[in-house]
Amino acid sequence: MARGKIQIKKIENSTNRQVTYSKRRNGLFKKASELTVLCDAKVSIIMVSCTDKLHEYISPSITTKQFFDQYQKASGIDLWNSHYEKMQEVLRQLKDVNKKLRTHIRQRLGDCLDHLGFEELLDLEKESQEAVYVIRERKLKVIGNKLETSKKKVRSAQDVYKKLMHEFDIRGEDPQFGMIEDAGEYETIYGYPPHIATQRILTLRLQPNHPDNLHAATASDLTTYSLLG
Amino acid sequence: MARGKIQIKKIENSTNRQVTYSKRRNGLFKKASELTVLCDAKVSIIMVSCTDKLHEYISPSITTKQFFDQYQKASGIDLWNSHYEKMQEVLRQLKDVNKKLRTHIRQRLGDCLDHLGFEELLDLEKESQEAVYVIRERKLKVIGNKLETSKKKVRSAQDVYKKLMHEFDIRGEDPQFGMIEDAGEYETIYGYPPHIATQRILTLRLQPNHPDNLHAATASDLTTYSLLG
DNA sequence: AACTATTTATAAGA
DNA sequence: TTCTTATAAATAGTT
Repeated sequence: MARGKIQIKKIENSTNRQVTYSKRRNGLFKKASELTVLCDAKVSIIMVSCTDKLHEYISPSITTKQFFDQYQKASGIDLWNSHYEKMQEVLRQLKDVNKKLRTHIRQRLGDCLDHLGFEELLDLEKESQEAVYVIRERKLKVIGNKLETSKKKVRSAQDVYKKLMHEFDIRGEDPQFGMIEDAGEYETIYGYPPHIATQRILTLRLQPNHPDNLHAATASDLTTYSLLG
Repeated sequence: MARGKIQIKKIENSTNRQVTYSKRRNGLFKKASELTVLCDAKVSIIMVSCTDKLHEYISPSITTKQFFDQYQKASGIDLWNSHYEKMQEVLRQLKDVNKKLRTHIRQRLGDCLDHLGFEELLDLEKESQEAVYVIRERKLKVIGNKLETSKKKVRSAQDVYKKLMHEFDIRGEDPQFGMIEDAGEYETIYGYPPHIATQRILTLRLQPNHPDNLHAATASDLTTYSLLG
């Protein structure tokens, strides 16, 4: 536009392009600010150069966010609305599904049965009863497992006890201790019931008895560690 | 900038302002498009006039939405994210609730019981069994209602029958007909079983017997209408 | 970045 | 609104 007309097409020389970009950008921003003042308008210019640098002009008295909101409101143009509406649709559907699920649950709990037909009622009863059976079966299985575990624990505790008794017998052969017929004496001597007192003596030779919820075994462990530690 | 320099301040004459806005807007957009081409840049201009009209220039090869996305990314300024994230949070919560409801239902159906504790299992069994009772009760009530309805229908049909018989007795006193001991003759005469044949004769005096699902009553109605019509 | 010959934009009037 | 046109402003090419 000066010193010769130019064609409006991409400037191939990179430096030239950069310079022109800078000059014209300033020109554009100046025009925008003049327009803002002269016509009491609001202008937002956002530019991204081919080197991905971002420049912005925004009329004073407004933020880009405000501008954006206003733009949306005035234009009704689909900016984030496409996203937004999709989300709202998904939201609506989810709420719907949710409601149905709740109704379903309520019906299974025995509420809101009034609007069910006879056939539906029959099906629901059948399903629910079957569910009860399944649950009961599972419960019995769990009880069975608990029993099995308990048995093992008892057996394991018995084993420990037997070992202890065996050790005790060996000690009993030691003339230093002599044979003790009445376990009650230990209670007096050590201040513990006989079987725990026994453990306190003997666990020095035994490995801790891992991991177990039975009270006796736990007591044994604790005692063991306090002695070994 | 022509025919005299102007001060850059708000144009007070409304018409002038409008005209200048229009002219300069075109100028700005033209400059923007030249910049787009010359420098391979991307430009977005959004303008709002003092009369709240909105105009927009956007470089080809990009949408305003993409522009705002890019702007947001580059500037770190939150344009619509606050909205967006709120919705996503709601969405997440809904999905979560949904999932829990589904699990709930599955457990009530007897699936996925493996991770339930013993106490939970007991509660579930109890609840489910109670639900079955409620459902069964409801079912029985519905059956009861059906029975009651049926009874009424039967009773109503019987009433109709009695009335018919009564009418028949009156007719029987009429010498024109004479007493008929063997109902079988009617069958021969009219081609209908006796009670329906009787109805065909007598419904001329009876109101139609509304509305009823029993077969006899229905047949009666149909017959009535065909005779009356 | 500064200069400046030219082109472009545009204010005012029609 | 659009056209015209005198003039202000912008800017391409140069330094």
